Amino acid sequence: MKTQLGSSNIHTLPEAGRKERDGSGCEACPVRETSMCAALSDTRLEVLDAAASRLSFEPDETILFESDPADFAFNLTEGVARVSKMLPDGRRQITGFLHPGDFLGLSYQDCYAYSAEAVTPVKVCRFRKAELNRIMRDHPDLEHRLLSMASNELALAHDRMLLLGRKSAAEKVASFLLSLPRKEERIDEIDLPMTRGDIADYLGLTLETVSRTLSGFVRQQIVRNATPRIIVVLDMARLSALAAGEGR
Amino acid sequence: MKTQLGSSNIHTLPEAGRKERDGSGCEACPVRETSMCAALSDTRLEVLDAAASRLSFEPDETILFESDPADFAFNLTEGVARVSKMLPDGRRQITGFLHPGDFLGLSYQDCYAYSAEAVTPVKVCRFRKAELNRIMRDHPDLEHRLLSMASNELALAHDRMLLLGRKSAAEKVASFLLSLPRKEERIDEIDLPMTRGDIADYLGLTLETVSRTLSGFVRQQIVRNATPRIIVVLDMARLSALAAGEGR
DNA sequence: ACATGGCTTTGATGTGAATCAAAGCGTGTA
DNA sequence: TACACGCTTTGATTCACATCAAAGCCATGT
Repeated sequence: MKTQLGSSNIHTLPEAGRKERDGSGCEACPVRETSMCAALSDTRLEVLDAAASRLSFEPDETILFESDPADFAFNLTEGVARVSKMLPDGRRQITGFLHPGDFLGLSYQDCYAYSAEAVTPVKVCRFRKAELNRIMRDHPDLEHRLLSMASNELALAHDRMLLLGRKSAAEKVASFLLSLPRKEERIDEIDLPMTRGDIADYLGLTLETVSRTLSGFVRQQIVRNATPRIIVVLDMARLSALAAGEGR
Repeated sequence: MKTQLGSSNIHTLPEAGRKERDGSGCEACPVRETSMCAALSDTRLEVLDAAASRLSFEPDETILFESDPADFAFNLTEGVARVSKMLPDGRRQITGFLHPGDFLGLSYQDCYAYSAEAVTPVKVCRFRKAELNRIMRDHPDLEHRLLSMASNELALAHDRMLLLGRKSAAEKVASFLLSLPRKEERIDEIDLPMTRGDIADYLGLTLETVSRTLSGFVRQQIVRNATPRIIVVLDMARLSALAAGEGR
């Protein structure tokens, strides 16, 4: 809302995200099996490996900026990022939170149609689009993988439209909580690395409504607040029903 | 809302859309240059041609139904269709209106995640997914084309999220009017083949609000009503500003 | 220990759009 | 010509969520 124009370009210059050369190839990559890279065998992966720059971003740093030339695509390997679009008067819609393995920057337009910023410390693999396209031509498996990832994203986007257009505040918050990745060991613990304001801009609400709705869930014993950032689910059935729109 | 479960299956059986065999191959297809088919040369197109069934649907007939097995993909060649998702209690979100050249049914899931119905009389090319996948393997250009179409759709989906989450009723209706295809000869005439209820379910509003908002535009001389179905734009600048969120 | 600043929670009030209700308006049909 | 049915428009009222405002609650640094 303030960093919109002034500081946009510096963030997308190569210097912004600090480069890392610490032996971080694809072998030990945490998203080797879940990102687009899963389409390629170890030997073929070397081509991608050679094309990738590894970058890091601190919280709130801009990874890419709406209306900047769309020269790069990214693969998120660590951390959480938010993708957002703005209206001229500053209203913001977060169109997605990215987690490790997610792809960013697909699009055949000249300029990015959205911005992306780090929520937590983030690491990415960055590719020049031109190069990525060349690699795809040689490796149709990769293109196939990206198409299937894109079609999954499209399905999620449709779910999000249903949420934004037709769900109540409580249903939105419940859906959001359940959409976040959880650790298998602690399947009832939900980590909210983003602020209430971020959540609000994702759900088409205000931060006060998000906070009040969460307080309501606590009062109804649906969840418990370990800290403002960690939510523990107490009544998964009720939460799921709410998310599905079977609440009231 | 009523036809939801009962009549779902019959609509997706081959009989539902009447088959047409009237010499309608790809040569004279109105969307030859705009749909996914544009990726293939005339000679290579024969493979697609052979794999396609041509079907017709009357207004309100179901083209495909949420939760039915996703065996087919479609290419819309004529008419307008709506794609929608429902909540268990009947609330509906229309996630898109399809126009000639649009592709329907991309997705690597077992079941459709949404329904699609004809708004006007519709013609489609229907493909078995398995067959389409085989053709894509032989013709990477086709897969590339689909990826680029999917990424465009994804960009539109993000715009729609901004609209649903952050725009006012007036801004939503203005955006909607300008998103509809117009004829070059009559660039200020907008055809609304769908009902106010459909528009409302697309914009996350009620039909009364849509109607009132349009009446407001008429009162402000932004548009004129030729018929309830045909809207004439009188002040394009004002309408565009509203759509962009520079309204008030 | 104590300020500082950012985030979150809670409270009081306001409002845009939803809901409830009733006319208009056209088109097709008897 | 008249009736009926489906869609649209308009009006009165309500309500869910936004807005405005003020504490609370940690962290962090001094």
